[in-house]
Amino acid sequence: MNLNLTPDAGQSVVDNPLHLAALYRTGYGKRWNSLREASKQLLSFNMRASANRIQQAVKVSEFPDEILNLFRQAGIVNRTARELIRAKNEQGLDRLTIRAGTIDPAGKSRTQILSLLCGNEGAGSSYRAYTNERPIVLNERYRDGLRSGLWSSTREAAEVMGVTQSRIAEAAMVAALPEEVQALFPGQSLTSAIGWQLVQLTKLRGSRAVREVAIEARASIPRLSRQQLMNRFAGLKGKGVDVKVKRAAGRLVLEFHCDADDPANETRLSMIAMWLRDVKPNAR
DNA sequence: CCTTGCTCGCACTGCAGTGC
DNA sequence: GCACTGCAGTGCGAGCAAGG
Repeated sequence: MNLNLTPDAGQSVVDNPLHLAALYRTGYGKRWNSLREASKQLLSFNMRASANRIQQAVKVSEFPDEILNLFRQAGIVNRTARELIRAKNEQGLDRLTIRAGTIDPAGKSRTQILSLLCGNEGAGSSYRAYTNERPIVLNERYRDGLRSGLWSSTREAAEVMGVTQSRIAEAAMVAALPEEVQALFPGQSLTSAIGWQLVQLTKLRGSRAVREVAIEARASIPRLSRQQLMNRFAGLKGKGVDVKVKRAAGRLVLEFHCDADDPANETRLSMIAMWLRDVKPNAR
């Protein structure tokens, strides 16, 4: 495994304990000689993985194939690694390996497989699927199904896809954001939460305005952080400024947090308040 | 170095409300 | 009836920190 990774690819590596363990072994003795060193070095590749997390990844990667193969489809995340280590400590690896041989992983989530492997009673009874599917991907699936005639409405799609109708509707709204805005959130970084905030801000400011902000932000060097981007969309450029969109008592609330000691902030906020009073939000 | 309790952000559900 | 919207509640996943 080479270490020439893009930021997005690097993030997917550290999210998978088995990949992370392989990466750690690859660099051991060359780029680092301890878990702490590895953690520091990986950060320079834009991969956040604490020494603690690497250590758990290495441990779980040493589990027998009988156990690891159970998660081939469902995948292993860092929490899974932690729970596997706990189960091993409490019950012993032999017992887990024997139990692994009796489990059919087909169609089961990692949570369900883990519960069965650990011998927890009632596994899956309160199961809830967490697909972590980003809104753009979800919307693509929905559109594909529409085109191929798998379903003809969001209700039918929700039943077949195993998600709620509201998620599909929300994903469609996020996918309808201007291309320039979406392009600022490459890979899997456009989450439901961010997407929802962007949808609200677009309603507030209009798609033309947010498109202009997006084009300007894209040209910005150094690249803006996620929070800085959201601040730009909300109309703020200053440092130490935090902006959030919330729902409260049936209303949308735009929440600003900034340094009260900076007199320029008061002027900025007054101007924004004046501007907002003149804005007529688009009907939903 | 290893393990684990705690905390927080986010993804997701379920359901009620609204409009066409 | 259907699509869409709004929101409270629940649980997952990850980071931090402390103790062994």
